[in-house]
Amino acid sequence: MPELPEVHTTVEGLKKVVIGKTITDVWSDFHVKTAHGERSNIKNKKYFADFKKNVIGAKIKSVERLGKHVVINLSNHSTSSWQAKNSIIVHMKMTGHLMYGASDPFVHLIFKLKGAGDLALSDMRKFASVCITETKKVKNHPGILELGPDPLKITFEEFRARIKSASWRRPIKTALMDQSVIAGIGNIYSDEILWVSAVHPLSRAGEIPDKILGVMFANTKKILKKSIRHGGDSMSDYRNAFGEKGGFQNFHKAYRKTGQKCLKSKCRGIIKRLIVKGRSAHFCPAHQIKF
DNA sequence: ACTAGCCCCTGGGAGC
DNA sequence: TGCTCCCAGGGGCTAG
Repeated sequence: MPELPEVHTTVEGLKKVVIGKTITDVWSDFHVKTAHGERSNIKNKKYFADFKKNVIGAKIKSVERLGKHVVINLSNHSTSSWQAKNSIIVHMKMTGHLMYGASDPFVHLIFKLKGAGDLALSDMRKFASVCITETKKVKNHPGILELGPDPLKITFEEFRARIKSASWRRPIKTALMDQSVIAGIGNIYSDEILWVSAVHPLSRAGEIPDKILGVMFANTKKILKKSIRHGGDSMSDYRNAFGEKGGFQNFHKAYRKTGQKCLKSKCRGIIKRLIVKGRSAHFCPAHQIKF
């Protein structure tokens, strides 16, 4: 599922091929029921009609990542210059991925680009959300306004303060996955970070010693960067901007390894699974310490 | 201030 | 082979 490394990989790929391209048409069959609070996206027919109007004729100026969101900044032609105006905000949720010049049976949104390939959104389970807003309002957009800082840019002091201030008693896995604490970590990376750091997912965030938090901080950056180097994680449906799989699924130590022997050297544990805040947590009860 | 539980969705795996 | 049932989960929401 697209978390920080996957969204990063997608954005870096898109940067190479879509910047400067003009959108000539948009197609979508993404008109399904929308969950509560998700009505303001292209799954709503009326919203899509407005979206289409705003997007056709615009030029892609830049692509960036904010947490797990892909932000595509557009510019519109004015008499004097190309000016940024609107931004498309995509959250790929579970099975979504943006692809350039590639397709698969689950494409539900296509941007036709002038003199170039199509930019398509594939999403088997249709959880993705696509919105448009004025570029200057992106930072205040629901879902982005609440985002905490980026774990790749944060300092240890900030990391420590945010993890501890979230809630004294809340499970560390919950804090790591809370996008308002730190933006970009989901189920795969929280499991992997905690396994490597030897911290039990149910440890109370406020009780983890600073020394251990320091280890977690270093491992967070290390693991996210390692996944980026391998093009993200394709255990599920993730594909990069060119429809290719990433490789980080080959390095999992805990995620979806329930019942398997712990891979830590000399550890004799068996990976267990439990539910934390409605998500499955995979961990080794033998070496991951509960604080 | 928090959590449990439900909702959106559908391919894939297990069991028969 | 093909049916049914269950599972995967990000995040928004409500109820407790």
